Amino acid sequence: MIELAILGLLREQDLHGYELRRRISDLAGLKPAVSFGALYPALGRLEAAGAVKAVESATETAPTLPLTGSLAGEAAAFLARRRGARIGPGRSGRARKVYGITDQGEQLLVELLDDPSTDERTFSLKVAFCRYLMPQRRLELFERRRADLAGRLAGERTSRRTVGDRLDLYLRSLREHDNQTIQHDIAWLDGLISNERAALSGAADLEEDTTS
Amino acid sequence: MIELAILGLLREQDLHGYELRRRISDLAGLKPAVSFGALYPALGRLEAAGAVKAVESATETAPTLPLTGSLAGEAAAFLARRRGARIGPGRSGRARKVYGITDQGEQLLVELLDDPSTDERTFSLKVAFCRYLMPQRRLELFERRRADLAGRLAGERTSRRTVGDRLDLYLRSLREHDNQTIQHDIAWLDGLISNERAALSGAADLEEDTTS
DNA sequence: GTCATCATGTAAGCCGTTACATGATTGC
DNA sequence: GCAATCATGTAACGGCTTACATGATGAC
Repeated sequence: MIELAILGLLREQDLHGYELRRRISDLAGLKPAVSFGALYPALGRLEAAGAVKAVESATETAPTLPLTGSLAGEAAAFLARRRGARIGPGRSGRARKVYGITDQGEQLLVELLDDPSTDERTFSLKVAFCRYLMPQRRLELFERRRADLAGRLAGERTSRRTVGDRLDLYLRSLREHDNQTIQHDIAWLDGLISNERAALSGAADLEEDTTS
Repeated sequence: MIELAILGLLREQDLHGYELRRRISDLAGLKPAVSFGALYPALGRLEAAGAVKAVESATETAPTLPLTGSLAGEAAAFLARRRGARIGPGRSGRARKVYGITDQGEQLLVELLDDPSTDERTFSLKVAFCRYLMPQRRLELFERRRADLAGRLAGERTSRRTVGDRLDLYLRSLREHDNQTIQHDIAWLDGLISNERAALSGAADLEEDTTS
């Protein structure tokens, strides 16, 4: 899960651990921010597996620097630039360690995105990086999720009906709200799915045009 | 978390582990069902802490039996009744172990419900059992959650605005959907909150009537 | 000179899952 | 007799959090 986030972010841009943490946190409104105790070991594992590697360039990561977001982020980036330039080669003391993704890492990212383990928390992350999937796989991702939610809705209906009326007020409200949320999610997915289908058939048409 | 679910369910009715598992699973549409490897040790801990205790009565748990829900549940309950009566005293081999909640357990349940640790998954459970809270505490539970969600919404707005336009399509769709979901949650909470306030002021009015 | 922030890491512990072991009962 | 379901437990392992250790830098 954390590997997915790391690879997804590094796929776009080289980053060091501290900055990765911030970006992971505001990726999907992740509440309590992933901890360093999880992040650094994960980076270590990925490096050992050859999915990421430390890159030397302080000048490659920082220069154009496309605005990190929060004010704190801006300040940090500014400082990082100044320090990064100075540290470059021949550093002293504790310095930033900038990671970049490797070809193997890109492959692993796609594998993780493709893996059909239906995990509530992971799905958001997969959507966040699904642009790195082939269109067909992306569509399947959405469809799997849709089926999963639809199934939960169906399960809800059959079970518990016998109790029906004499159910606690709060419990009833909770269930109804859950159902609404799931339906909202399904509607959203339906939008994504039809977009994907349109894109796919559009591509097919193009191909047909080219072929014919 | 699992303790909360156990105590909440036992508060209403004596149950054995296997049945507890089923009920926990369809409490809030919990997806992959809590595992035995978590459930039984948790029951053990709670028993050691004096929050629950094994009850002898096969006749107390089973008799009126207010319809468990799923078809499988019904069948199980039917069988349980038959077997339970037979096993009663002088059982042989592996038998059901029915647990009941103690006064200490009820106290612990309220403490767990009151504990203001803002945990996504736990909140649903707390709502499911919030009827066991004092009205004031229940209101506070809802308000804490509301504030939490509102804060997340605000955080989303300030961050990331600088990037604005040049943001991946899927990421943008995801963010928008998340925001809508949060707003939906907030609206739901607002309903619950105003209900609680009405109930509280209604009770105050009554008291005033009695006092004056 | 002290505090906040940036930055990297390690160790202990929590909470859960998966897999395993055991065994009774019922239906085919 | 064999598979499925009910029923209780243990052991190994996984992934993440908390807390700790270290150290540089800049702001007040």
